Amino acid sequence: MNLIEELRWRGMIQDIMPGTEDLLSKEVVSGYVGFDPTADSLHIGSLVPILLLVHLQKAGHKPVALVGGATGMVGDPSGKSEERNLLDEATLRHNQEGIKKQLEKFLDFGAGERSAEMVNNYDWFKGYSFLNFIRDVGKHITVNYMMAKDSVKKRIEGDTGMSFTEFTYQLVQGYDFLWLYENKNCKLQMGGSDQWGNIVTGTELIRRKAGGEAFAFTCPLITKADGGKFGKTEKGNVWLDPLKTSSYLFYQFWLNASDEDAAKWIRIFTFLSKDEIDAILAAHKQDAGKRILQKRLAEEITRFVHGDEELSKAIETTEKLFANQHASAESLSVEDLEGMDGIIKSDFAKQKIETGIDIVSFLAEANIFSSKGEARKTVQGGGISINRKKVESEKLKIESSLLLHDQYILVQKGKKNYYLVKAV
RNA sequence: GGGCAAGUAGCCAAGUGGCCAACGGCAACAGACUGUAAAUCUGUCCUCUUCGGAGUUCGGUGGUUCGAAUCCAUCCUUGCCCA
Repeated sequence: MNLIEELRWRGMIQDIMPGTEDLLSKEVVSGYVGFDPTADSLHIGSLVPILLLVHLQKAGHKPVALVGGATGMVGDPSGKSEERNLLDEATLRHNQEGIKKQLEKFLDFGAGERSAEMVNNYDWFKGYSFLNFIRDVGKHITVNYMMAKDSVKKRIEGDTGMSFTEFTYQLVQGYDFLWLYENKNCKLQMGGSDQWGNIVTGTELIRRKAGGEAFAFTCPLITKADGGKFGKTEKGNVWLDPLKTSSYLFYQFWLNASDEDAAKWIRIFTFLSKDEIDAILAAHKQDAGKRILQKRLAEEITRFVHGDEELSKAIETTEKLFANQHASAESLSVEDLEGMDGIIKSDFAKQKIETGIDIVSFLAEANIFSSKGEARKTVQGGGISINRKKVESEKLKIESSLLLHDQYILVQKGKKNYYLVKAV
């Protein structure tokens, strides 16, 4: 199975330029994806472009990761209804470094002619004067052409308008492709389907200015069946950086996928073969309650992103917390409690517990809630459990008798959010 | 520079002198049901609260009024039209 066929059955191809498949079968191709340096870590939304590069390299080609230091300063209007905030140079630099470190984990940078490479478009834009740019590049693309792009059309027809800066974005990105084509012999660009317009401007520029031919394909944007945003949880973005999103929470994110989403995602986010996936789907259908599908999905991706060790910790914690939901909290050993990686831990003055403190103040002071009012509302709504027992009354007092092993209190907010409070 | 329209909570959006912390929808969080699913139903959803309330909001600023998101002035931002 060639690369395109492979990506196709995985559901990773949205648009593709004619001839792309031919090119890939003829020679070793350099292909690139752009990453936006809007934060110092990538999040799981960027996982798809990363995977495109990984697949490309596996298929014997050369992946190029472009960090958009220059484009990040402009702001892509694609898919956005409003003008984006601009980032300053120092922030961008900082973010680029973080992103670079992460990409290094997924791509092979020492594979001879197929070695991955990382470039930053700031490097070729910083010395490029505005006049030279509009002369050399702007000449080749008409405004009519640029205005026909969906991302531009939407904004022009909408009622927020669009600044010249944003309008220029597609040219700037298009030039990236041209530069890579001319300097790195890069003939392929990949990306999310929202990038299609920008990508095509690039191939057009290559055709008109360099008289060359370049190719591209895009991957559908990842969605959730219920229409929610992919990659968001109550705690915000799911990051690839374990300091921002612990491996436990990362694992949990995938484990919580709905059946429908998980079936789609396992093809996209894992490297399992078609046969393996079919078998998993069949097994899952037989007994959906076992969540075979979600478990495998979470396992594969967590391993890919965080490694085996972090994965087993995440699974271990998950099992302790969820496998035996009705087991009493007392059955957890000190090691179990202390060893649970990823749940939020905090310290609390033991003396206050010995005196006895009401549940609402306790939750607020242990920083599980930011205010007493919020804590009270959740308790009233039945959303809090202490040591696995639902708190029935907001009058409950937290006192020594509730301490596990004489020093811990296990707090649950809802079913899935665990906190371990240690009395010191 | 001139004319017209608009700016309301995370988003969309109602409200055009008191009954407004502001209808409704989405998103989010929690509960029931379940499989740590989906769908459905319920509650919460500006901030704090001793749950009685208290405080700060409707682009900014100043004003009219007993009382303003609502009226007036001015400024800012955006869109459309004209120059």
